[in-house]
Amino acid sequence: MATHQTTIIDIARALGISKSTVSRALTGHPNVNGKTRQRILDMASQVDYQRNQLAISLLTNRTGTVGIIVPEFISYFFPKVIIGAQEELARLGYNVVICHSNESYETEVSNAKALLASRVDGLIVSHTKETRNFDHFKIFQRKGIPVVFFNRVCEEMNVSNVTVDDYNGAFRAVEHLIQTGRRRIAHLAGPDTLTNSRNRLNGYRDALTKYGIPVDPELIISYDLNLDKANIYVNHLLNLPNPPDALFAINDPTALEALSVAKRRGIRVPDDLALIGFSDDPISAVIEPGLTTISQPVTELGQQAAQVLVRQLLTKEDEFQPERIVLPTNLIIRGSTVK
Amino acid sequence: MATHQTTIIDIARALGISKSTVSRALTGHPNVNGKTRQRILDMASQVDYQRNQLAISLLTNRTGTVGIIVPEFISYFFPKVIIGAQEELARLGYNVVICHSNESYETEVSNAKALLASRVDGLIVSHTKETRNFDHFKIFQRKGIPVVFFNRVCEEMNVSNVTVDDYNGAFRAVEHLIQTGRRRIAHLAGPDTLTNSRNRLNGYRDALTKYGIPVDPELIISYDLNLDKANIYVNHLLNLPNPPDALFAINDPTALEALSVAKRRGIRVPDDLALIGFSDDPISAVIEPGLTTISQPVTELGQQAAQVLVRQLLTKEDEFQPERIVLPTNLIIRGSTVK
DNA sequence: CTGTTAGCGCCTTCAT
DNA sequence: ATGAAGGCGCTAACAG
Repeated sequence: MATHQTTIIDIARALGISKSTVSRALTGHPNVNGKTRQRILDMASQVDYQRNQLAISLLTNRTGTVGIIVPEFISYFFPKVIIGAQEELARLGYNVVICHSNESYETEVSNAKALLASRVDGLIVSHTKETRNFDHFKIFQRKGIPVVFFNRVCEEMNVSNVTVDDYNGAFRAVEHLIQTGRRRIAHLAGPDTLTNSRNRLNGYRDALTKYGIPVDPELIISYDLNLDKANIYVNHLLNLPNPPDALFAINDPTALEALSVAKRRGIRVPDDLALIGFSDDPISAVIEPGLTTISQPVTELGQQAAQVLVRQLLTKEDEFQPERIVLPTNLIIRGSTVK
Repeated sequence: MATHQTTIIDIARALGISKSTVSRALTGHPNVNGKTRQRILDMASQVDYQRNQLAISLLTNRTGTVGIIVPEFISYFFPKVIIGAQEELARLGYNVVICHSNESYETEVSNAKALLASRVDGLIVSHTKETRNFDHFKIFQRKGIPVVFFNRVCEEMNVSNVTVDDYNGAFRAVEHLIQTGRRRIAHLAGPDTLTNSRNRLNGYRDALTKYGIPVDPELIISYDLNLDKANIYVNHLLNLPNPPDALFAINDPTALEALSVAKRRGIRVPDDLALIGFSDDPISAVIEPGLTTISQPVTELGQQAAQVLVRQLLTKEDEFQPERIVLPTNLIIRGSTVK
């Protein structure tokens, strides 16, 4: 199917004037005769004229478009971040192109290349759990295209990033478990490729240490976030000779999986096993018992990422200072930890 | 921040050859000396050369990009459709730009204009609940840019669309209620701007009629899908002198809202009130009691929309025949209708 | 106030 | 096998 798009030349010809005048009228340049301008605008709307953004971007070397790469968007988290970022960017006059890496490093690299080819002005990204090599993002930096990481950040690049306080959230989660009488607290952690997994693990460790509870490596399992296999690890923990009386899971879906394993095994929650997640998934509020969790300001995460990026877009390259924004988390206590 | 992108001219100059040769080497044209080609490719990767898609699109009048407009993407539904469409389109060599109209007619119009300006090759769309005027989509048609509607379709345009069998799903939902002994079956419907709302309402009506149950207008409420207000309508129904013994809700979130109202009022589900939703939201499977609902092949919806669009992209304009694809729905029986 | 000209980066004839 | 020239649609000097 071929498309027939009207150009300013078509309009100019139809009106017997030059394309410059048409261009001026259409862009709101003051130096155009009132009547001429009206004739041009009328004709433009009559033929559904729509400026060719490709030509303008080619000329101005600026697309007004920001790319966003996320590893998934089935869970409520990334969609909400995207909406936050998008609303902010729209307000500031930017368009958004969303890419979905599907937790695949290869797809992420190809997303990055495509965004580079389409000449986005900036990039907001949360990388995949497979990503260990960040060369595809470093190209952006080298070309002077601002990159902002969120949620899962890249520590080896000197870029801005926006996160929540994963360390403190985990610390308070574990502290809450200790204060409600738990002593053998297990942690089902995420892969150590992810900064937020590492920070949550550190928060877990430090909370135990603060209260004089030894860190038992047997109670820490790191897994790849493949939810289908979470039950294996939960069962493994529950089968230990000296099983845990509490489990802090890397995220809510994992904790919910643990809850379902416990139910199946007839283990009472919270009596025999306390459960706590991270992220406050909508399901956590409606399930029985409710899941205690750490909530994070999701929409704000997106807004902040957008703002940081735009700030950088408006900064001269040699004045660039990376920003590190950390948003607060909040402990939400529900029935999975206390009666 | 200004970006310095390498061009084929930079490469040509550095190698002391013409840009034509560089272009040929980079696009895989056969008529290039093997050694020259290698030197060019080496240099290109050394300087992180990335072809400027804007220039190519301007030249070829083809962007290889498809726009998708959805009214929201918090619920699991639209993200899953998008993923289905995106995977299919990626497989076929197309990029995707996702726009979020946020159920606002105005935003939708501006999304459409932006996609037109960025010269997308095609459009996949589910319109907002406010949309009554489809002029912004008709422009695409007039310019020969294929449009495919899904989920919420436009009946006044001669375009392809992909939907699920809303009528039959609703019919079977109500039939199930009747067969389990219910007689006063209410319907909390969606706005009549949406084709799927209207089709579900028709399915509801026809099922009642088939079983000789009079359609009582008092039991049909149409609402704007603003979840915050769903409880008002549920309460209104439950306060009727002759209240319903079953409620068929336009979608799962609405049914879950009704469930929570029932719990608050001490109404037993399913004993006093049977509840049934539409869409099989993940929450419906985990809540107590489980929500009976109609499931739909969400990912396939996206895949089909993508396939229909690409088929049309490869068709000559005068041979275009709109396709109407209807995917099957499935009744999922859970505790909200039977013990 | 309006027209002419140049050029953004690339591909594609048309020559050589 | 390579180079030169033209043009996609547009904006921005530069002239008048």
